[in-house]
Amino acid sequence: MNIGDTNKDRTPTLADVARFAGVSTATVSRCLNSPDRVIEETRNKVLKAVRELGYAPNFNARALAAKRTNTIGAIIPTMENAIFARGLQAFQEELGRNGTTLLVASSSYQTDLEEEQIRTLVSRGADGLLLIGYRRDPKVYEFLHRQGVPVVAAWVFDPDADVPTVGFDNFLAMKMLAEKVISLGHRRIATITAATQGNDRASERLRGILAAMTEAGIPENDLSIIETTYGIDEGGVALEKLMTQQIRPSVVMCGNDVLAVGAIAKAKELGLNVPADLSVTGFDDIEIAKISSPPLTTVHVPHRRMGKEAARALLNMVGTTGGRTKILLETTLQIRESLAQHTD
Amino acid sequence: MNIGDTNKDRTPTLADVARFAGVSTATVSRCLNSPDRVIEETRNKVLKAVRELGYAPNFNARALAAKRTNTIGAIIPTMENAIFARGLQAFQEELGRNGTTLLVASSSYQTDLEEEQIRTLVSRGADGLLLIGYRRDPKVYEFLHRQGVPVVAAWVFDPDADVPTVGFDNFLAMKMLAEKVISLGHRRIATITAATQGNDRASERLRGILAAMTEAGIPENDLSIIETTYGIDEGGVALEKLMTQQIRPSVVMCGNDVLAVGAIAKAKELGLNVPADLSVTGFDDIEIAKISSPPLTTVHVPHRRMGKEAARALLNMVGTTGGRTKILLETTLQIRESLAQHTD
DNA sequence: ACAAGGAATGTAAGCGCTTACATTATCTCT
DNA sequence: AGAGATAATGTAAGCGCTTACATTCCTTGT
Repeated sequence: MNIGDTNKDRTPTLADVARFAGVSTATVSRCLNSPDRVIEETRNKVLKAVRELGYAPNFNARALAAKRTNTIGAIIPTMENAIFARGLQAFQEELGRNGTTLLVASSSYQTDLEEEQIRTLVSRGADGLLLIGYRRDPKVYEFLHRQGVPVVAAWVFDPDADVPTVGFDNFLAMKMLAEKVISLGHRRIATITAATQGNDRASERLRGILAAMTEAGIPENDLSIIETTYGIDEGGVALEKLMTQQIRPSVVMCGNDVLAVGAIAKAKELGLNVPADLSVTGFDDIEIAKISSPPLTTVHVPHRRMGKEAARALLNMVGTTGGRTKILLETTLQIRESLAQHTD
Repeated sequence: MNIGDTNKDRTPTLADVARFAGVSTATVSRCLNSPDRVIEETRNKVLKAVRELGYAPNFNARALAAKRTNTIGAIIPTMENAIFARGLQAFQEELGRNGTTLLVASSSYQTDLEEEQIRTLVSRGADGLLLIGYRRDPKVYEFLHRQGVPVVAAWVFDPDADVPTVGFDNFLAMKMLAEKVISLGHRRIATITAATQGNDRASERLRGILAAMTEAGIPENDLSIIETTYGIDEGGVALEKLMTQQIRPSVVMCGNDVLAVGAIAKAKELGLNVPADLSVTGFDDIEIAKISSPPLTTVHVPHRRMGKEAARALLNMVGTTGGRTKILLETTLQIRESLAQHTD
């Protein structure tokens, strides 16, 4: 297999197409990338050759030569549930409209894994990166900056951040919900949250609850906190733990809808009536919030808009130095039946 | 910016590392790819240079030179719901164990988009591809074969397929469920399914229902069929349509759990008692099946095992010609409360 | 009819890496 | 101690593409 394989069976290259069409490789390249810089007759000849040979350009070679991939990477904490799905979908759609491809990786909420993914995406030549949340090792941003890869942090809003953020105020959003909860007479509050370590969304939300409590004169220590990984089952397990404590909460505020739905399911399993015996709240307002029974009181996040704005911001930054876009989106309380007045 | 920029500011390359460490580029490359082929002293020198310079290899250049990316692509119909999440997670984990990266794309259940994604993934240099379902334009498989990219079709089992399949018998699984349904006295059956056009999983499942009906002496025409896209809301809309028909079904068999959960929610909204007034079944047994109220009777699919086996099959095939693995996994009936005896 | 200018195409130098092959250093055995 | 084998490293030829620059071809104006 050395002499006979002049041309046979190998997947066709740009050069093959050029030879077949009787033009130079430069012309073929131009046909594919800026068709208007080539006269129609030639173009047809080339396109015919492309078809005939079943030619497919080698992306890696192209990226190497052009130093641009038209690809943007996104690293989300998880694909296992729908929290990021809608936002990412919108993100992708907006990129698509600009001829840019999306590369997704998921970090399983692990900092080190995320850093690895960042390196991977960068070395794959991503023209830009979407990250969830802002707080992370400054070295990460340094690295990205050195590599000249623009970043947008989404799902958070931070006017002081070094990179553009597109998101909402997690602290305020949760605080508003907590105020509502407290105004309904609840005093024994518990929360089920994702690990707050290295997760600014989670920790900001937690802060929101505490702030509302403080303002209402409820000691911060009264808040029972359970940290757990995201997941329906995990929400159930956490709730069970909460309900075996000395002082049982009258309301459980969950860090997201997935945990909340799990908590409700478990509560019912334990013979509790939601919301008569126990109120439950969520965060995000994803689809399951509506179909949960009882339907979930939660914070509505404009996922689609966030995804779209993030894409725009990123697209603007490609090839640019820096960029200071900060976009603050509004969240709204979505009151449904899982939260009720508390009466002792 | 022409004379001064000998070295400044550019992101470091292999050659920079080599120069810095005082060795050849080949040695640096070997340090990174097969460390044992290089003596420790040299290796340390090189690794130090790598660290010092903050060197990150250029993936595209590597792929171009090595003709191998250690990357496997997967194209799933949707990321919007959890149907594929668990399987894909397991797939990814197994790949990870082999130092292979996963690239995911989603086709939104559109054939043409899927074909585009296949081309993209191939031209990105994927060493192999995971596809959902087997039935598609033969040209696709021809293309893949010509490019020398191995494929595995998952979520289906087809002993006659030209490519390895790792999955279960959609027909039989649904037929068993339908038999159970019929044995409970149901005669007026309806189904909410994904578009069967170009979707072998959906059409096989539909065939399963019809086969069970025929065997039980129920005319096939009695089956009300609604095709819709996957989604909770869509399931609800479909159910509403079903319940305004002349003859109302006593059971709605849904093509998957997402549709089923949506149907249940809508049924309750319409004042129907599930399962007393209407039974509902799903398919997949994903998390929401359990927490639905009432909990969903469905077909349990061993998603994790499927993902893992698919990864193994694919890994085995990389660099090989063909491969004939066929793996049939068992599904089981997961009986819960959304399905009840029918009494007129 | 011819020069000037622009449009279309060609030439060839990389992009940053891997790897076959050549070279040099090191070890083993008699 | 020296030959021969083996290990470590170096040299340099690509991988398949893009693009600056050179060349050729066609307009257009006078």
